[in-house]
Amino acid sequence: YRPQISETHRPVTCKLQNADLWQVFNRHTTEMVITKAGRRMFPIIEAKLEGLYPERSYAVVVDIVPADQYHWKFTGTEWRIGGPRCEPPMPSRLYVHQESPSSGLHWMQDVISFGKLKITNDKATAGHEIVLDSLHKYVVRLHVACFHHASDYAEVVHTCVFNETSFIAVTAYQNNQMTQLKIEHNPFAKGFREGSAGRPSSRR
Amino acid sequence: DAGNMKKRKPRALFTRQQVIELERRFKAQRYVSAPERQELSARLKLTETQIKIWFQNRRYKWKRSSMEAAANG
DNA sequence: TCTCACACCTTTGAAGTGG
DNA sequence: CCACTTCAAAGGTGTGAGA
Repeated sequence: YRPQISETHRPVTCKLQNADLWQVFNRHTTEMVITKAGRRMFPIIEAKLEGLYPERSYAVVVDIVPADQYHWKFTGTEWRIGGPRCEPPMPSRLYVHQESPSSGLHWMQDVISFGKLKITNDKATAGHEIVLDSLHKYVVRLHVACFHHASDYAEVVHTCVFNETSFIAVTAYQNNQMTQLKIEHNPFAKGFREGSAGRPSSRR
Repeated sequence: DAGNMKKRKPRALFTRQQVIELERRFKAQRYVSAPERQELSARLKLTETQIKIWFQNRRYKWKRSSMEAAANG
């Protein structure tokens, strides 16, 4: 494979499609629940890619890396640094999007959704969940890898960090505002919204 | 009790491997010919009608998701 | 801090019906 | 073939108890 001159003038760009929603959560310090069985993230990671070669084959991959060197604690009103990280973090497991490999055209023509990605605190899991440490802060990265001509090997062509997605992994929600945001926006939590049957809402 | 028997649709999902094979085929081509359908039927242990309906449903699902994507953005 | 069973929801998807 | 529907199973929510 020999890159052609035109390829160097074609920048790959990647944007977080639902950045508005992520920013709403980020404003209150996003928390993500991790369980032994694996838990989906909410908000979902939704990305839009541009600048790929329509006919070539790519894989789209996500990993979740530490956002800092600390562990965090909730004081009852806000998140604060609790101290330095005790153990060096495990390198993040790679989550390969289920439609990989696909053509550049396929990836570019609509939003790429990572709705089935799961995160866990079970370091011994054999599944495809990404393993995280509770009470540590992480950020989501997306990688685009291009397959070389009929080879099984792919070269990473682009990496981007979604700063809005930074979150603290928790085993149970700490900030009640965060809980309310999840309930308000996640369809699966509809049963806990005001006026729903399951919710013991304030009665007069 | 015995006279109240309603026909319950027993939901039988295809196995993981069956779906993986069907999806792989769909990714390559959205329509499957009669001979190809026979081959899949034998390999995946599904009836030819099930293969046919699966591709029909899968096409509709694909069309629907791309139409919803066009409605947004 | 963490885990687990609930109740309560949604989504899923093969099969049904008609065109 | 397509268009839509049917309708339980599968499975994702936060809860609140109990470690």
